[in-house]
Amino acid sequence: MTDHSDRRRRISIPAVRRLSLYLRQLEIFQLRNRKTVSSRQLADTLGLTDAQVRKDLASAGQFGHPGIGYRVDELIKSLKHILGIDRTWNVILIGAGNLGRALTSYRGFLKKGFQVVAVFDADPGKVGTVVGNHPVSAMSDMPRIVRETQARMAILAVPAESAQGVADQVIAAGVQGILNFAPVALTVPDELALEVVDVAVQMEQLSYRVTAKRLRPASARADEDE
Amino acid sequence: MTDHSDRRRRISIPAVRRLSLYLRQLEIFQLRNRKTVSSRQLADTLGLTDAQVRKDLASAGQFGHPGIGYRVDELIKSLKHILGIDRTWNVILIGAGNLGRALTSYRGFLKKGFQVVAVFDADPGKVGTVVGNHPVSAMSDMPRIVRETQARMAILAVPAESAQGVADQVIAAGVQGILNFAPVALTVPDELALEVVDVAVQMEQLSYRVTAKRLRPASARADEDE
DNA sequence: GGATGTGAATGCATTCACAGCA
DNA sequence: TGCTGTGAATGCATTCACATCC
Repeated sequence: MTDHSDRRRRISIPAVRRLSLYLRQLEIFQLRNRKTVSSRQLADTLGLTDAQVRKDLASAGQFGHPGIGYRVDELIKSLKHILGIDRTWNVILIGAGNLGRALTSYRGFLKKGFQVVAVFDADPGKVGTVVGNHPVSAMSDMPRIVRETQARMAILAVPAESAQGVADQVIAAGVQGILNFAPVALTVPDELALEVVDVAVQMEQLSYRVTAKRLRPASARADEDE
Repeated sequence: MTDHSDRRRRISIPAVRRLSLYLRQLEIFQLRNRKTVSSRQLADTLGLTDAQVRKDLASAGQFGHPGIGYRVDELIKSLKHILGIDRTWNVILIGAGNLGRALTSYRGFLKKGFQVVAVFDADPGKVGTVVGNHPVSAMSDMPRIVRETQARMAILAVPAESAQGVADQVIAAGVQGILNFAPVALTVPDELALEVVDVAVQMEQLSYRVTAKRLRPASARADEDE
């Protein structure tokens, strides 16, 4: 993997997260027909500092034009390539409950190139029903379907109790990345990419800050704008 | 409210986030009738180091018992108090779309003491329909309903285009914390608590790491286990 | 022995400040 | 002049290592 084709830059983890935010904001600027944007402008809309934006973007490549700023179209293209979303990803979804149904019909996924190609549920009563254009498949069909669709990512929208078992199956089926909505810490192999959403945890964070007016200054709020 | 009784400790932002994870894990241990737990055990299940756990918990108070560990029931109670969830919070939800419907019926909220007390939507066609036991209210009723229910937090499940406008209304109605699901950076006053969920952004993070096998070592994955 | 709490050391991310280029 | 890219400085979070207590 050391080949020189993609000169392997070291982009820090928080920086990669912000690259997604820059991209999101750039697409908004693009919609408004902005041609170029400065680090300062980008920073202001996202609640960051201009130095931060420049550091991040410079760590990902040489995209800026001194005296001009960053060309919107150009930077969008570069960021998409770096994030690996200059293509379509097939994704499977496990859990045909309320959340699962909401996620299959979420337009934002498709707009970003993530396509749900199959839905699974452990409940035999749900297998065969239709969720977001997809017939719900049995868990036992997962290895075959993952192979056929070449899906490399999975979204887990299952109860906490079954999440670890489902994760194990998903990984065994060959998936390399998991977005976990279940409120439980998963044990997964090192080489698997894992992202987590726990809405209850996030409500607790709000509770903490709202309680006793322990509100944080704006400067500290930037990093959570994910 | 309690002035001196709560000596105002300085808990770092990442530490507060992890407190929620400790609590979540402790409740699992409690369900299994564990009476005490060591920093090492807590750390292992969450993919952290034992020193990290001790630092975090010590920064929040003196909860441990040398030679014993932490008493599960005791620590759960303390963490709930610190996070401000030793009570019930009334929450309003804006956006009666797929996601909004899924969230109103999410049991995990109620289990943690967050109760959705009203649902709003800007679409007059949706006003009056029932979503998760609640009749959908018009946006114009928000100030009154927030006052009456004493809701201090809001969940935004609206399209990106309308999110800023909705946020402004929610804030004007007196809400102090917002959980934003819309894929856009909100501009809010410093004193407002803001948490963000952008599932597309998180899929992009998966894409980045799955692409070209740029997978991160396990040690670096801990901080995302939120 | 077993486990916490914590100062000291380390490592990392952010911010500063400025050289350099358009 | 305007704006980027980047070494240097700072600040913060994590890890280490050990004194302390049951």
